[in-house]
Amino acid sequence: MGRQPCCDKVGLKKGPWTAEEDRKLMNFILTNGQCCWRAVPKLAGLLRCGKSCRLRWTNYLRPDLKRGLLSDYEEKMVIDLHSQLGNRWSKIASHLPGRTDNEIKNHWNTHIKKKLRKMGIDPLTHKPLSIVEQEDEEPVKKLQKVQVPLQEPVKKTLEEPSNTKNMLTLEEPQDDDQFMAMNLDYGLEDVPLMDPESLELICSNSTMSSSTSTSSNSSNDSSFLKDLQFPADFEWSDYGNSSNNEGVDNIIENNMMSLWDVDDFSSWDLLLSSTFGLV
DNA sequence: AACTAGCTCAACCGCGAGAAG
DNA sequence: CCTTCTCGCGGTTGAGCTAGT
Repeated sequence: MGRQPCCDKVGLKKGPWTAEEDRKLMNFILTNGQCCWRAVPKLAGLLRCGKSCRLRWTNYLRPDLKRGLLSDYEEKMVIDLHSQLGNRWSKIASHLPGRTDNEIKNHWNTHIKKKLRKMGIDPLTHKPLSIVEQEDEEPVKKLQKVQVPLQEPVKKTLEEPSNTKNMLTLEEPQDDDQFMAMNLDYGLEDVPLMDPESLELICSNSTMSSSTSTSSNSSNDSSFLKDLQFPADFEWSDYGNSSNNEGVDNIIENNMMSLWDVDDFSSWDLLLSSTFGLV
């Protein structure tokens, strides 16, 4: 007969987390690792539901998280990925180490959207606004779907190879307007994205510097992290390759913090040309 | 100084997919 | 095979902050 409900919502605390709750959750995960979220609040002595604990951990407490504003380079990555994936924030986040889907989603809605509109680009379609407006005025043209086999190199970069979806679906217009016509309709597994090795290569070839915005903007609420001592048997299997007994600062610094702080992309030209074909 | 409007982002909500019983 | 649950995701909300008047 199924399982027990994840949490009976009676008597559970909601709203902002206190430093004490953070400490309890952090200590519990660091000691026991991530297991069954349903059991976490009970075992950690928290009056929260498992879902809330998971969210707090993934969006705020995880030691590999980068804090602060997204760098220019990260922003460009987000835009590029969004043009291919749409609002699949978790997929986008998986290509930006140390960033969460929530963070990227918020940044998109509050910063990038405006920025793109200001530049005359529709954040939804990634097309120039003038064209989007034209499209809105014209009656919607029916698009006819055709299937095109993926090129080999593209297939190799697929993040989650699928047996059934090795085809890119193109929407072919019924008129002659090439630009408006080509509307790539990627399947979730079909997007040709960089693999981690390629990303590493890019990072290692780029000028690395620790950005002031990412490394020093940590929230005061999480300052206790710096005092946390990691248990001797704790393994960072999911968060990097650091050896045991390292403090939070070292782990974050050695593995993640500066990975994406690439300062040598000062203009948007590269992005514009690669993503939108502009400039 | 007081009020208001706009902005930011942490947290919640509801849903779907897949797993478990 | 069906029901129930867990997990993860994307959309939305609202408290707190800031800038403008």
